[in-house]
Amino acid sequence: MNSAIAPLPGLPQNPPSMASGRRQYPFHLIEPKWQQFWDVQQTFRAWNPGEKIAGNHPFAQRHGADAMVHDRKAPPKFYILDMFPYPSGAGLHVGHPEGYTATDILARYKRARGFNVLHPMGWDAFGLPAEQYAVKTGQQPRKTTEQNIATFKRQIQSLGFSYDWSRELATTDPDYFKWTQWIFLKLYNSWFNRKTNRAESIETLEYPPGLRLPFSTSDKTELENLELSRRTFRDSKRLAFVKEAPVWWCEELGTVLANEEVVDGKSEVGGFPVVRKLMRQWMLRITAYAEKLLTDLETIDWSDSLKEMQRNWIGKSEGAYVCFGLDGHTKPALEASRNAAESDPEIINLEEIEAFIQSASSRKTDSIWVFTTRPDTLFGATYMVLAPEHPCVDEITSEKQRAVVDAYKVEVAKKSDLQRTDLAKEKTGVFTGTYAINPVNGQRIPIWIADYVLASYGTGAIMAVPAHDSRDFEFATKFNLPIVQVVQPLDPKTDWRGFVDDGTSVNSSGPEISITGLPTAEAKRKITNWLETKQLGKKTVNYRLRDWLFSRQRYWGEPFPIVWKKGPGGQPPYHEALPESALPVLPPELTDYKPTASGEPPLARAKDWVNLPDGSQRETNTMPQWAGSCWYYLRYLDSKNSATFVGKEAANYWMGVSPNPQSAFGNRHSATPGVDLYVGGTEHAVLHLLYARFWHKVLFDLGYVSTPEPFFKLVNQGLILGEDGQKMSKSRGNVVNPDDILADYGADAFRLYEMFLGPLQDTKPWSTRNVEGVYRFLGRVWRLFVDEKSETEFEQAETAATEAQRHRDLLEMIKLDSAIKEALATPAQLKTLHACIKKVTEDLDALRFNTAISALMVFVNEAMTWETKPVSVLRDFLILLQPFAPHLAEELWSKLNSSPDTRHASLAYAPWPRFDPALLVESEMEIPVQVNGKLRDVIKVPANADNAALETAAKASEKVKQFIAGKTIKKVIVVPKKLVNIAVG
RNA sequence: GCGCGCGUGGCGGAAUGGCAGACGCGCCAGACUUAGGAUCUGGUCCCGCAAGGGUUGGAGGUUCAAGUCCUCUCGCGCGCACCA
Repeated sequence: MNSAIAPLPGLPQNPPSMASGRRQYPFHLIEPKWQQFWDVQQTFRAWNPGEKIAGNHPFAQRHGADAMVHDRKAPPKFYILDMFPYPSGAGLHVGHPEGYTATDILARYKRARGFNVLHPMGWDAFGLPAEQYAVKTGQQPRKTTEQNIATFKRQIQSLGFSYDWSRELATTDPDYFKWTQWIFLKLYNSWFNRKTNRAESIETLEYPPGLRLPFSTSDKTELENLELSRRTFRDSKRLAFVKEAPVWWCEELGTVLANEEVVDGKSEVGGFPVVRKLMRQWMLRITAYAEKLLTDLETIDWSDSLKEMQRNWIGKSEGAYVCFGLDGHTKPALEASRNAAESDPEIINLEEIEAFIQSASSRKTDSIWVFTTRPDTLFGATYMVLAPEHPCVDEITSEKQRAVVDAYKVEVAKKSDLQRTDLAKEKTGVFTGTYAINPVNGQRIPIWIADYVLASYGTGAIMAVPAHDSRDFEFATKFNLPIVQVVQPLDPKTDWRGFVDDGTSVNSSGPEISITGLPTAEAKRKITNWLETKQLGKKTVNYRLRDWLFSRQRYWGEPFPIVWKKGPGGQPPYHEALPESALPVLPPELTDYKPTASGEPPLARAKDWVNLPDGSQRETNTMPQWAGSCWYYLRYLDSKNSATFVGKEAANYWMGVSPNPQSAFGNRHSATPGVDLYVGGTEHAVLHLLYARFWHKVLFDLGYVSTPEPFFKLVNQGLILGEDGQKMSKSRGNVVNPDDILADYGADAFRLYEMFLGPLQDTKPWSTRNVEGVYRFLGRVWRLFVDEKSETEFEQAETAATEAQRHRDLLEMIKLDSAIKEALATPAQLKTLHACIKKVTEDLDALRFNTAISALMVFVNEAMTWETKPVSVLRDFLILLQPFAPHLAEELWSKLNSSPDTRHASLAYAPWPRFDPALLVESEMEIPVQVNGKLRDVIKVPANADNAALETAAKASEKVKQFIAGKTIKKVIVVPKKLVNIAVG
């Protein structure tokens, strides 16, 4: 299936195995044997609350068959999750198993530590490639997807991961996306109540006075109009809503894309150009959760850089809206403020301002609103700039300037977004011919338009303060606009021109308000208060985050559970949710997966499917790929539940219950709230991870889940580069195929190598040669346990054996090394073992897999020299080895357990050995001695030597004496049991 | 430009402020071998015969003691980027 590194014709292929000489150990028999064993025995099944466990299951043998029936006895849970893969046609990549191996090691470790471990796997299977393949070949996307899943599953299973496959899911299964659609209905039927600060059922929405029931009229047309207004109002408040808005359209992909899917003016997938287009689309109101998404980052254990990426994406900035009256309009007024008295001033007024700003195009302009984070610099505003697309531009442009302005607008419209945001380019812009009045000092300032002001942020207009904003400074310098200092830097030597930091306000006194002399923070406060009193401004918070564009013009995605009804009396069609009983809404069968000739989504081709008997029509857009991945971690908890998306009991057990539902902190000291460990790539920082948090918070508000955050601890694995240090790609020809590594070295070596490469989070280059290092280590482990002669006989027998005979019977020929005995371990052996237990345990707790493996190597190097190998020591070692190299560990474990009933018991649930510090204590210790910080000697002293004894012994050292002879000892530092440093002068 | 992270042998990488270079790769020598690209043993930062000296991108600083902490600087990676 994987054609990534297919050999060129005419070149010799690598031999299928043993590429580098004799096989270190028979992994080719051991690995399939144990993979089959785990599968048949369901060794890694995770148990839900209330489940009775088969008595012969190793979990029952450790924790009791009724452990999950009685809550009190239930072992602590540990939910360890991988970002599930998109099963592409290219098959598994060496990057996938990096994270999967890390989580598998942790899962096995936690099982040994007595946790009830949930470690599931599934498929994020909707997506473009299968659909594009369908367009080309006509093969159904479902079929392509199933084939790809089969390949991925085979590859993943060949690595011996301890997934609970009974919980496997695919986002493309109707049993799964039924619930994706169901969650969409919840979003559709909810609104965000700013007063309670959470999502609520749409039923709690209060209508404006004129739209409340019952209606007082009985006139049909009037009733229809009232109904329409009521519906329009309600629909505008839903968390899932339809909006005509400028969206990113990608011609190449034939669909619209979310902001998060557009990078540098190109589609994230494929790198195709995107253009702005006005279209009617489904949106999800993620902006309502901007503040929670931001502040709740504090409650979760993610890397700073990842949190920073989310913070940047949410882009909160605090400031104020300020109203600038146009010259000639004597009293610039906030029309909306007329209603202010009867509204909640904190909330409604701001909404009205926003509505007012948005409706700017539909009324006579008398004022322009700007957003600024620096209201304290208002006295330095010497001109204004509107985005060329600002709705007021045409109206305010003077006749004299109209030609210039129109020409500029045309010029800007021709530029691609990439060109527009190119920082290197020089600022451009033109004067509109109109002036505004600065509300603080009555000054007449020119209004310009320029493309350095973005229509999509704030109000699409700015007050320009060239003295204290680098962009305005650049612009003002180019166009000779006045630059007035209003902030004095704290350090008088600093030039105030272009000074953008906090300082002290100067030259900031007007007829009604003065902030001169105030430090920046105070100045902001004072002037904002004044603006609010005068109804010329409003303190506000702005977010860069936009609502989530949620519809795609695709075939291979979840259809919306929505129909469009004909509006009464010539009114436009309106949307309505399908009942839950209509779920899942299956996509129609098609033979042609292209969009229709009129540019409608492919689903529109299925006329029988679209047109319903009552004359209404189905929505033909589909959901984006991110929909399915927004909640899959919840479905794993209860993947077979047909009554609900996840059972309450299962959700509460696996996700944990917050005692204080508003704060994850309250839960810190009990169970971890949410997924205990989530591992995946950093490419999902602002897509999947933001969307999933959003959905989770909605589900939390609506009472369906018990924690406010889904993923408590998250770790990003680093990228694995090609051997040449470049990112792996087909075009470079440096892609490593896991199947090849597996064939040559086996799964255990592959797992070990991926972890030995370096710290999990780091970017690191692949090196097939280094795989041999860990492979040899596993060979040494093998030889530590097995009798050489029996192995030689085994190899001869294997060569002679038929394919059918090459099974576990042959492995039975291999005998234990005769040095392995039921003997008492010596103190030195115990010390070696316990140093290893300590290091491996600590390293696993800190996800330091590479150094844990080196500790295992140190143990083996030492143990190879032992004349007698005590079984007890080797058993503990195998438990330590098991998470890393499970197949080999199981095989050797079964050889150690010679009695017939323990012979075939898995060691997956064998209790992790306890580290005993007493066993590390020696009778003597080696203490480095420094003179002036330089190492001069290492002395041997009794283990119980106190500081005074250390000092005496250090001074007695011949080597040390040479360096202190004839000098004055100024100071002696003794670090207890560690080091002596003698300072001499 | 802003933010975050990182600079250690030939290479991947180890080092709670306390013996720099664990472990592995590679390389060198030896053993066993018909042979080995298998395995085992020893060696392997630099200068020096040695004693000793030097060494964690560079320059300062704090400390009895700095790869580790602080300041500046250079280089690399990632993220954001005209966000008012």
